[in-house]
Amino acid sequence: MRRESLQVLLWRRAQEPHAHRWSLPGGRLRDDEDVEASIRRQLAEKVDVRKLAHVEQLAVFSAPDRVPGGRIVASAFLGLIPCDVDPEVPEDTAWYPVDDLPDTAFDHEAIVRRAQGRLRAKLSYTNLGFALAPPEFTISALRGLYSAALGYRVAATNLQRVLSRRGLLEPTGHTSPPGPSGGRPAALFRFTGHGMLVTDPFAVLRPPSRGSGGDVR
Amino acid sequence: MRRESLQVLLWRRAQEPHAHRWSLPGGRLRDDEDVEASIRRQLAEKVDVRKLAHVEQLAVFSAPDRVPGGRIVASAFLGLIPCDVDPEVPEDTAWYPVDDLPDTAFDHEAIVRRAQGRLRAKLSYTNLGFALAPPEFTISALRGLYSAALGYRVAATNLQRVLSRRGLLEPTGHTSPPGPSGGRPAALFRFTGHGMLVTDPFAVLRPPSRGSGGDVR
DNA sequence: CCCGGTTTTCGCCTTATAATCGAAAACGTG
DNA sequence: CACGTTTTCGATTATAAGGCGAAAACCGGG
Repeated sequence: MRRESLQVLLWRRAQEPHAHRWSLPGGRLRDDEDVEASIRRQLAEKVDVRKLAHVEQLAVFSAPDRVPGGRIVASAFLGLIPCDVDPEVPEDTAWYPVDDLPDTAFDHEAIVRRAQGRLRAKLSYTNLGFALAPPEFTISALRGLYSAALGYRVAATNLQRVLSRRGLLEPTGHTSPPGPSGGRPAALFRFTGHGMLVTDPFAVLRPPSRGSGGDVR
Repeated sequence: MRRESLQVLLWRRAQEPHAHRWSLPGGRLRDDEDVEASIRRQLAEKVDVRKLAHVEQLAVFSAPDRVPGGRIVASAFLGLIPCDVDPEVPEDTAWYPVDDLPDTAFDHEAIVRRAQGRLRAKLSYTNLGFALAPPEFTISALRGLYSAALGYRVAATNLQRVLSRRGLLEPTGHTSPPGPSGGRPAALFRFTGHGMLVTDPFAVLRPPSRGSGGDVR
């Protein structure tokens, strides 16, 4: 999240194929690392990895002709950085809004689309928001963040209650000073769960409540 | 689904490493195919691929030591076969209940666990059930299928209405003859959507209804 | 120091969807 | 033709999400 829009880190390729075009950070897998260790290592050369709040596998992209002149299979990841950090990036990299990408190398635009879809889906049924939010935030700030990432406006009132009913939100007790034009000072909140991804406290088609237990047929 | 339990096709390895142990079907990726084409080709040697109702990427397993004596990265898939087909399988393969696996080669048990979790999650918020169900089925049969796959009992009444409200279920007009002990004949249903996966008609934190449109901040 | 403007917060109400319960329908059997 | 069985359906309850407006808490300016 930069300047209220969802952005992605791109890197200008130096070598052929697709030299000078924008591509996602990445590189070859070494023999002594798994794919997640590899992407963290690749990323470390571009940006401070300690800023990464969340990393998860996305999908494998393996069309035989996705990279001209050689068979390359890509294992794509989704990685998130909180909106309050502004990492230094090298000269040959830049942030681009996901909705306004430049010409990208290979199938990297498709990968970004897939990542965007995954983020949208998980924002609404997990606590993945913690990976984009700062340690403390106001409900308004969180609303702006969710709105930008989801692509539609969400109501602050509802957002607060949905998240707190699920036990994902917790008031810190502090308040944020009001803006230049006045207004009531906003209470500060944080995500519970210590930065862990709370996967599914959710299930449509739930197990029966008054469980008579026993067999499952 | 075989004999009212969720089962997985395993293949007894002929060669080292891990010779004679049970493993998931698979093999090496060729230069002219993507990973999905590859798994379909590998599977064609074991079972009639036309029986496959659904195939989706699961995850990459890439720990450096997951296969002794050589670096192998696995792209795992989830594939589903309707419960009414009983495919012929070769001598060296067998079906095992996912909850009662034999000793498996490599990390294949972890892969099965991951697949089971994915199936459970998607059953409740997509129409993935069509991939396990026969073309026509009674609500009771569908209930048994869901119960076995989810691991807990679901109510037939509720299942029917949840699925039909989402527009996933459709009566065929036919009825099934009652069982040996009598009872009212059951109406037959089918899934709508022609075997396509209806992904997310679902989103907690929805877009506003009476959209005032406009900006998204 | 009062007053309008601004932003946040909170309670109440409406809507949407899922779960539960029980009665009625439709069948075989003795 | 009564009885047990299984399915089906309507009515009711429970739970969660969305909407709205009033009150709270701050600013700045007359």
